[in-house]
Amino acid sequence: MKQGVRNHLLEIAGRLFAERGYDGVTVREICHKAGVNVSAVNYYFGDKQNLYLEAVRVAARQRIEEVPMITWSADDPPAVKLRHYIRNLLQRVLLNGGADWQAQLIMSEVVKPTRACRRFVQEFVRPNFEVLLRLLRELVPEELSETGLYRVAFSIVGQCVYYRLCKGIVRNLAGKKLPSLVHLEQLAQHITEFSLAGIYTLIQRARQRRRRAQLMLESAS
Amino acid sequence: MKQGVRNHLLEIAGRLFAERGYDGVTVREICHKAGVNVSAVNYYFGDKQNLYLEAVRVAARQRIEEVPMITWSADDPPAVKLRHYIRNLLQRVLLNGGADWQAQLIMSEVVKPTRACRRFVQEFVRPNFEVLLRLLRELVPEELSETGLYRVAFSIVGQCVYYRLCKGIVRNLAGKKLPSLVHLEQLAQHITEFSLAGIYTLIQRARQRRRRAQLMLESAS
DNA sequence: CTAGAATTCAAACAAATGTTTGTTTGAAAC
DNA sequence: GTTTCAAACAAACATTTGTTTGAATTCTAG
Repeated sequence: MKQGVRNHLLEIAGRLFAERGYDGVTVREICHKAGVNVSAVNYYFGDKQNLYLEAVRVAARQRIEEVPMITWSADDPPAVKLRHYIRNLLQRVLLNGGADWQAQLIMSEVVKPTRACRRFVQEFVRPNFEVLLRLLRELVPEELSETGLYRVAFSIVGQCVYYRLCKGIVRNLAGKKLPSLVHLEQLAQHITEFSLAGIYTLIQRARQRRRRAQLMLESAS
Repeated sequence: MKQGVRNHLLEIAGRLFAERGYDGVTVREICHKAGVNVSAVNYYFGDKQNLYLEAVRVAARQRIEEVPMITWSADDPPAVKLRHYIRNLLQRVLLNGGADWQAQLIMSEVVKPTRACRRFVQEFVRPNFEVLLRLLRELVPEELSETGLYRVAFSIVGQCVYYRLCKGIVRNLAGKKLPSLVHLEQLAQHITEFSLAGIYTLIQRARQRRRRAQLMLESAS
């Protein structure tokens, strides 16, 4: 049971794939860096494709294990739930204890899905998104259209994943301010406040529209 | 002056590079699809690397030409300027008349910069970001820290680029709602309202904090 | 201790890939 | 009419790359 090599291979391959993409890495380099023979890839994974797929799987699994989905008590106010959700998402995408490649690899698949693991990634992302939708529905009782709700959800997710997806640009633009900028708690706090404010005004707008429409209707009848 | 071949090569190569990345495309395929001889790449561009770099350059230039930086009159209220800025950014990233590959190619470079055109991309992104910063400073007179300002800026940009970067996921999650979701004007309107609300509450928070701090100071002295 | 399974290894293979070469073509310049 | 030159092409070159093979080595269970 020397699965040590298999795991080591997954780790090294994951790092490299995350850094340079599937085609940017050769089996030879992976094996060399892992200190094993080239044929180890074939022995343990069959071929390169499968090694890649397995690496993504491992990355996702570890990411979920390390930052499990939040479980809130039913009587938490929705606003609190939202803060938890946002911090959770931020943790998953940008707080990675030494294993930066995991989030990176998953994100690469989200941005440009490989045929090999398209379905897998969707099954990884969709549940999280639906939790967010249900949560927002609590915050926004029926005043907002379904489309509006989705836009809000995407606004929130967009703010969070930006720091990961555009890490390079963020680092460059932020300069010395970077460390304080990406401080997890503060960032979560900012995005939550920012988004809650947006949500509340959207509710108000929707209420106004509805009231106005009702007035029109009444005056017409 | 048969620069037709050169341009055609750039167009085809750009499409393919955007779709499958630098290493995912071979010179042979590019030339085959362009209907020219393999050595044309060497003849016109020296090597593959340079062809790629040139393709990115062209993409950026065309993108800028097609959607030039907004010029607003100095006495426009900042909130209006912000809406213009957001619509402009959205147009650049997701409204591309038949040339989807241009925005795609640039975004790939933003997300995972190639050594070849790292500096170039920064010079493409930074000016836009600085326009946004100046604009936000008008909206948020000194109550907000520099770090806070950057966070707001990233929140806005994040919301916009999300629809491009995670296009695949958005399409999948949105389902039939996609067309109405990514309607340019409505989307710009949403992000503007959403962000303005966030900004206003942040200002209030900052004001409250400052007032409280001042009170503490006065009562202490 | 030992037979058999599991693992590792060096070498080799065929296909693919970026690049180069030598030549041809067709029209412009002299 | 001769020379010049950019443009295009087929063929070939030297590597690289994913994969396979078959023997050597290590492990493990009886």
